[in-house]
Amino acid sequence: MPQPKSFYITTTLPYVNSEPHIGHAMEIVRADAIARHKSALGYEVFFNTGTDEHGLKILEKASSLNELPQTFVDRLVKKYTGLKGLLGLSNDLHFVRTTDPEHISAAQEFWKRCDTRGCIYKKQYKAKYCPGCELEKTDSEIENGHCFLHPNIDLVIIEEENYFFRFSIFTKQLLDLYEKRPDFVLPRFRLNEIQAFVERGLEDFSISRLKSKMSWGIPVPGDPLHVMYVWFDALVSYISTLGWPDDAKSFEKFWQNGTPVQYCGKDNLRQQSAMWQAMLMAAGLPGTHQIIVNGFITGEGGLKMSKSLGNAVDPLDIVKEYGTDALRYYVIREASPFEDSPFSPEQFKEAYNAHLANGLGNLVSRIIKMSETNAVSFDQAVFDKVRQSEEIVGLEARQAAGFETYDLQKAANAVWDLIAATDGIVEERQPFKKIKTEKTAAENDIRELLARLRMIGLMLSAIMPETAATIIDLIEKNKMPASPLFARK
RNA sequence: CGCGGGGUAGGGUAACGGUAACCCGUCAGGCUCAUAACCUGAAAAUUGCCGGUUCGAUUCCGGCCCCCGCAACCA
Repeated sequence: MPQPKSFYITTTLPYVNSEPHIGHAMEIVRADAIARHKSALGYEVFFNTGTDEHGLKILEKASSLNELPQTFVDRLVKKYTGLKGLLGLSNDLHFVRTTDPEHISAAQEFWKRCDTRGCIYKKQYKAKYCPGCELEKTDSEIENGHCFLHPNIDLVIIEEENYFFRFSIFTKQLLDLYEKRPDFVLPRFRLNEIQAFVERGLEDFSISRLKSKMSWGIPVPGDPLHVMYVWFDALVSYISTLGWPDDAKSFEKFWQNGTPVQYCGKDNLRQQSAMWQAMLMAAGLPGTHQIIVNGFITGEGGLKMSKSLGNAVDPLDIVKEYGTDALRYYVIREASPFEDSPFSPEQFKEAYNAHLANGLGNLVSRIIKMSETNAVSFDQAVFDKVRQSEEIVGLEARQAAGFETYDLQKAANAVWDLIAATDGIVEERQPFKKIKTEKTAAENDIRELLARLRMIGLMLSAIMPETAATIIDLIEKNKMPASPLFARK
């Protein structure tokens, strides 16, 4: 028997300085759907998510709450581990925290490898410091040589020694990668974007912070005065979760031979498709196979969700009102696979009523009611025949193509096309009426409808696993559900 | 001239060199198995603006306007 093929997929690790919003939920649910689909195809799947827990913002947030950073992140991480149940994620989900001891030692080992290969060096780093804010400012926060908040206070240039990563020497290698692998980043326009960015030339970037100024980070090996810059450590989590460097077998199976896929938001393009790839090159490790870049779910006024704007949507609120699978449905089929998508509670409700209550839920009710009342049960032979029909073969192919290209909307559309066509069959053949005059023909119709319903269940299993299981179970028991699958709201 | 995306019926999206499709909403009809659900049909868009290429442009090219994201610590 051949070894099962392996597959690796990870989300970006959310930064735990605030609570999860629907954008995080979207990314994790999509990765979960892909993971489930690959599993169903027989792959051995490693599905990873986790939390990014170091850095200045967390340190600041914790100290503003008078908490130790570790206490703070231990508290916040529960919001993220809780997503597993809330979003109906696969049981064998791996969850890595960047404060895990295994991750910390992996990040240090990764640093050492980059260092011994000559890709890390120390240099004077000039920072612009605003005495008014008592903070260092980035160029984007500066206008006319002053920070926005204190236009009358002069910035002070402070110098400190930092470690730098030789990003610039990987320009050619990165461009070669983009050239050779046009599907390395999906969608294509994101590949173009990163390619254009790298073509403009790369600058080495700082990968450490003085511990005396920012203590909440992983110690730099061999230098007690510095901790790692949070991105350097966080990206390593994609392989530390596999047990790298100790577990060579797992690394080989899932990273080297598992076509590792990283899901991320559009704001993470550079870190994942350029910085991390260069870091892997520096450490002498194989690169990522593919990076899938989501758009944003935008809030009120088409703006990016953020706490400061107060337009963040908590997935918990949605799940409480509509259920896990309704949320999964929304982020998979209603939100655009690659572009930004607007969100509003009204819109969610509309989509829920139209496609889950009236569409899927109602179809389940009408078919099961007919089969229960007339005691017609599921027939495997009829199912096999239906599944081989041109219509279903075509729909399954469309769904598979959707999954392959990470266009989950397309994958889900195949199911809703089947739902619509099945509603059409009920209307056209009217077995509920025919049963009085042509019993056998009507019974055959109902068997076919049951087969189609089961097919719908099957095609939903990666997208809405709980609902899929319920549908298959209802067919098995041939009994109307006690309450509607998706009650109208 | 920093980079990228977008501007299509009332709202949300799709398509893509050949008379603009889908969902919600609205209106009319049908059906009664079903969650006032389902099916059929209708009204509704000079595809942001200007110019060019073409027999033909929403689609390709150029310019402009507007919105959004990124600009090395927000999925």
